[in-house]
Amino acid sequence: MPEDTPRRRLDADARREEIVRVTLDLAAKQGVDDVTTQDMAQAMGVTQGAVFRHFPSKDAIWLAVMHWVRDRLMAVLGRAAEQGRDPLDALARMFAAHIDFIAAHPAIPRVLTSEHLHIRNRALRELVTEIMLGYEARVAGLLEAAKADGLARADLDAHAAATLYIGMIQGLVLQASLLRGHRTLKAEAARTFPVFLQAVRPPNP
Amino acid sequence: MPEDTPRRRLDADARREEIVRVTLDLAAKQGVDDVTTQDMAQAMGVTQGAVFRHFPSKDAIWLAVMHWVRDRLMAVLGRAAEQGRDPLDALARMFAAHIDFIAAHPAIPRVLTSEHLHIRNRALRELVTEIMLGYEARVAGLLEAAKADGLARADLDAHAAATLYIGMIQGLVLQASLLRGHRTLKAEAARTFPVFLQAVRPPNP
DNA sequence: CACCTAAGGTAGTAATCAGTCACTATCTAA
DNA sequence: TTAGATAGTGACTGATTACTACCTTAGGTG
Repeated sequence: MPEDTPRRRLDADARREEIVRVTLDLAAKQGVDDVTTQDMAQAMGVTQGAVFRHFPSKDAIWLAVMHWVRDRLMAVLGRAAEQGRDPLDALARMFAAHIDFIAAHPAIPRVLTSEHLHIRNRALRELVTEIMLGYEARVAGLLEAAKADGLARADLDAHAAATLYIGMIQGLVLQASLLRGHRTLKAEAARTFPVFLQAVRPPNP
Repeated sequence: MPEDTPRRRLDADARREEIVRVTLDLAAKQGVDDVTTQDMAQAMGVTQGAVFRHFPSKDAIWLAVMHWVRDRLMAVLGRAAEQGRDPLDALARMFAAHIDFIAAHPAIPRVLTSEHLHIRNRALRELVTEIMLGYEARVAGLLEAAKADGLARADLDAHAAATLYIGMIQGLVLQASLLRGHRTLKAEAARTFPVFLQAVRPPNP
């Protein structure tokens, strides 16, 4: 058989995975809310109707994308955190891993925060809420552990600090996307995280 | 003539203002990216075609909305800041004023961060960038002034801290919108700002 | 009152989109 | 080899959308 012939037919599982992949790619290129099923099909080299053999609706595609994001993100964050020597080191590694993950998949924060997707699709909004609350709880847990170890100020409001942490990432993403080119996500992130740490660290060295 | 007949005809200036107003209202109710010109017309009690007598395109409407947002927001922030007794007090008042403003006009942060609006409409994106950079410069300026007064740590990276400040607001908005009802914007804001302040304050009281 | 300007109404258009369906091509297993 | 299963095609639909052209009428001015 000829080896260079591109395989068109994929089994349903592989095709579903590819749809999720190209959807994220297209979202990064042209914006989350401007990805059409026609775009997806074209990016895969099939016709538009074929997309609906594998998903019953476009909402279902976004839900699958969100599951993919949750699974990957949580795995990346977990792996980074468990290499930390202490809770604050774990937090720093988690932050760096998250920034790297976003740099590799720029559409992810947009998918998580796109109100257009949340509004009618309740399942999607609940999944986002689960991701956010889980993330916040993880950060707050690390901060509580840091308090117990004397690495964080005793009077720190861990919940509020976790909110600040998540907002920091959002702010960095927005800046990087508006000032594309002028400021890089990684450089700004490296400057901003130490400021956040100052809010956490105890007053007496 | 019957008195209960609502006045329909408005002069062009008043109609343009009303279009901006209802557009922001509708964006808060049904999402920025789901406001149609038909919705706007219906909210004003006119037909859809009438909208295009006052704006040449929908993009032009969003641009007018963004100008409205910039003018109002800057006025609110400026008024709040100039009442501060010192730079950090000014920052705290500015933050509180911003949170109040968002609570009164929930669509505003969504309009500022909607990528769907930024993507093709370059003028809009540039206006958002101007607002963001201006805001960041204002915050950084207050922080530099605080450093000069000994109210902030001498080694503070004012630019990075301003990024953190803006991210804090974004994070609070996202939380409030996802957990609508469970957490209120003002309460969470009141808890989170003191944590941010700890990142700024000098180590020795 | 008569006239004119500008705001609004009516009734479209072309484009785009998600989703459908009957049919075909390709793969696999007996 | 053949029969069933399934991935993909192509043509379509109905709904929605921003935007337009032409007409009507309100309302102020001389």
